[in-house]
Amino acid sequence: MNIVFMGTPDFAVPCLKALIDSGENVQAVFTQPDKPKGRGYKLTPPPVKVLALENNIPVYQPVSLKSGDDAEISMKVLNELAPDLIIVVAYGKILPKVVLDAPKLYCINVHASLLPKYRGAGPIQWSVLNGEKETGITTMLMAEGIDTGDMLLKVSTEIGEDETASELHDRLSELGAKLLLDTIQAVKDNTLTQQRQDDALSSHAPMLTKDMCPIDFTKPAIKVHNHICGLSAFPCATAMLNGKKLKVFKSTIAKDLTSTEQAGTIIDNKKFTVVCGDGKCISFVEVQSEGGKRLKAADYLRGNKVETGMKFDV
RNA sequence: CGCGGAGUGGAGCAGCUCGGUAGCUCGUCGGGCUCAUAACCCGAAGGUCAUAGGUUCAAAUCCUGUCUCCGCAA
Repeated sequence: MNIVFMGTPDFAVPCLKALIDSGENVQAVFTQPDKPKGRGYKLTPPPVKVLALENNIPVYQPVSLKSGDDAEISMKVLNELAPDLIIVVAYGKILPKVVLDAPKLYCINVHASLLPKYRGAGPIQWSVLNGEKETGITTMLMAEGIDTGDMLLKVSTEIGEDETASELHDRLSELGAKLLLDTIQAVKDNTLTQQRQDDALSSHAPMLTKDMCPIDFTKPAIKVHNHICGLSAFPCATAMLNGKKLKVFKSTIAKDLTSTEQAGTIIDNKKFTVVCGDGKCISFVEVQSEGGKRLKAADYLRGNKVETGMKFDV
């Protein structure tokens, strides 16, 4: 089939790769413009662009699809290509109706949640943050609202106890690629069914921001744990120790361990165990100090003097 | 040229301000103790101190260039 792909970050890469590998004719890729990122503001191309160029697929990076020269050029391209499908995976822009109507058949989106829950830009992080036991992928026909279109196929997966958003992200991106191929197969077989979303059950999952980073040790251990997992690896939970910021990437609940020490107190400097608000404890598994590398807790503790009884700021 | 930190045996760090013996916590290997152990004791191996120059009688340490990694900010 003739397909135009729209996507930007790592999450979209497996989907595009699956389309290419399955022999679909990817006519063009739309992705966000290169942005200055990282140290020195190096201009960095989005991951999807890199993959597209490796496969000699034309790449378009309009600043806007709604108005301006870029929008006009984009529409001209879309009308000339006349794709059967437009596939959208984490593109990062809202598509105007003219774009949604451009393909001969459908405009299909791959979304990383079990809709109608967790509509929006941060479904993976929020499902971990809220301690969900299960999440998944939904494919849907795109509508004008944010992630409100009719649902096509779904696949669910369990969230592991200590699984981080970043680990879940990688699993879901692979699952998404598979479900995308299934969805396209259903289009070909003409077996596609559409199901409306029940707006009453919907919830919104906005992008995470940096002001959510500091860990609140006065909360129950399970909340602290979910917070760390949900924010890993970006923007990443942080804790202040001796005036220095420590990023916490992974943690685990210390089962059957309780303490009457004040919240934020380190009660085991071999396992990096910290007391939380409900007296239960969590152990940090992977941390990173300012200017340092990401380390296993044991490696960090070897070189940085952390004594039992020290407290994190709460 | 956005701001800043860092590269030291296999791992994580100290030493650099005030140049002159390579240090700490672990790991590895050998031995000992113990009913036993991730415990304890003794011993050993392992480093051109990122790299290229410069200053000096002498540089991990001071100066300059280069490479790599990281934090902030976007």
